[in-house]
Amino acid sequence: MGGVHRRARHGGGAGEGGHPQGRPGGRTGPCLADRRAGPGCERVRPTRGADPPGPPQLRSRTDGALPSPAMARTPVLTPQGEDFPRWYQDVLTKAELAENGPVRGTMVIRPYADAIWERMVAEVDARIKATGAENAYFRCSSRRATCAARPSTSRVLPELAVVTHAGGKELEEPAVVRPTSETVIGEYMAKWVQSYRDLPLLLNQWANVVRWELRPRLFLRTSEFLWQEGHTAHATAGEASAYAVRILTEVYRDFMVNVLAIPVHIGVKTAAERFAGATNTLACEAMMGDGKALQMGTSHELGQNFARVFDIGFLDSEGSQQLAWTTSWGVSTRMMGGLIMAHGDDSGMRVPPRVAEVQVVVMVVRGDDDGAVAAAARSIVDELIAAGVRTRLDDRADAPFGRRATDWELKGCPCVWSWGPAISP
RNA sequence: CGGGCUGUGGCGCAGCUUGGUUAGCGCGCUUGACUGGGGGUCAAGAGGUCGGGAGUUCGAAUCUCCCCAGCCCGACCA
Repeated sequence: MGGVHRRARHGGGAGEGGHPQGRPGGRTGPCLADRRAGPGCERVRPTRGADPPGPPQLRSRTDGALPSPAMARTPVLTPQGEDFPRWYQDVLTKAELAENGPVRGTMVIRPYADAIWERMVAEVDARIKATGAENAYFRCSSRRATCAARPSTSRVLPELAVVTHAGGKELEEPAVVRPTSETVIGEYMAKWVQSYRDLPLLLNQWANVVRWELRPRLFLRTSEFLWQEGHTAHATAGEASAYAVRILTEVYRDFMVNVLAIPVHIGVKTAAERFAGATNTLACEAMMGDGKALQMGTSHELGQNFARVFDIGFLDSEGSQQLAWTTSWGVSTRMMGGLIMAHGDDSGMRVPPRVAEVQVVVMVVRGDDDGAVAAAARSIVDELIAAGVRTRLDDRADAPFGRRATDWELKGCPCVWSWGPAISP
């Protein structure tokens, strides 16, 4: 019985369990590169011109058939159709992506996943800047009084983390660790916006935020996570609305579709689902491997609600005082969870080439006496790197081939290229 | 905040009902050999205050009480 509990430990929380749904069609291609080709990854086949120098008998595995197609592959992960939440947890662990921290709901992002996250950040950041927004950084704590001033709610929010002690004594006024920064940035917007000439004010910040979620799940809902939050102020409702839509389509959807290779649906949240204080909330929803949708990013029109509370006002060209119209929008490390669940299958994660830290792995299948195979493999690695392909050589001689092949498959490397001495038919 | 349950090497577990030699097993880890075309085989090893405290007892992982932490269901969820 203990086992049952243990197994379920990281399993799906409410609304996230079950719905077994197998994925159609296994990979049956005879070619390793094809078989692990991820989303948006074209088949990589060596051509004549790409043939590395070396003895003529050397052959890429991608050109031949596996010697034993019927070879049984022992499952490494819990199959998705059996228990999707557990499959997810298995992938996180075995692909060395992330693990739980000692404090409830906290997360440690391991290097392989962090490298992917960094590339996601770079892609999103470039798109944000292309809309004219600038990056800034604001403090991570705010005064409780400020937080309480938040529109539309004055109740105690249980997900807030509050700092009560610092400097060796109890604070007179406890500090709230930001769950989002509308209130903090609102104060500065009020100072920085005086004239219609100061608008639009387009700010973005990359930061961590803390929300003491009751049902944490790695990447999808953690107590602390990394994200980007944009905050803008505009002169008119129309401008604000248009900008919120622009962010959602030109930044978020474009990134998700063209970089992450995840189709998204843009939806409008109902009044009940809206961000508190928003007049309209738009979201990118993506379909996961278990047939459920995941909210991958949101963009809010805040009307004049926040401007009213924080007094973000300006003089227009006619000389009369006006209230600004604001927006806020964000995407987070949740996208990593979405990436895993949208593309992953029973063999592991699958990383789109544009965010893959390792795009191609050249595996030396087996050692050879004269070192010709290893030399040829190194040569092709050099060639690929010179061509701008992020390539890694896997020549670990002390690990069995199967172990290494499975490792890379779990990690979802877009292309695995195996090299070894030619074998007679 | 209600209801249920669990804490034993890095991870996952057995042992507890009925107290009794040196607390076991799988995975992982270390070393060596044989291997190597999808988590290979064999051998030898390292690693544990049994969540914490108190109590009962000749003797506690095991029984009793208190505390702590975590998990599941519900509620909640920017």
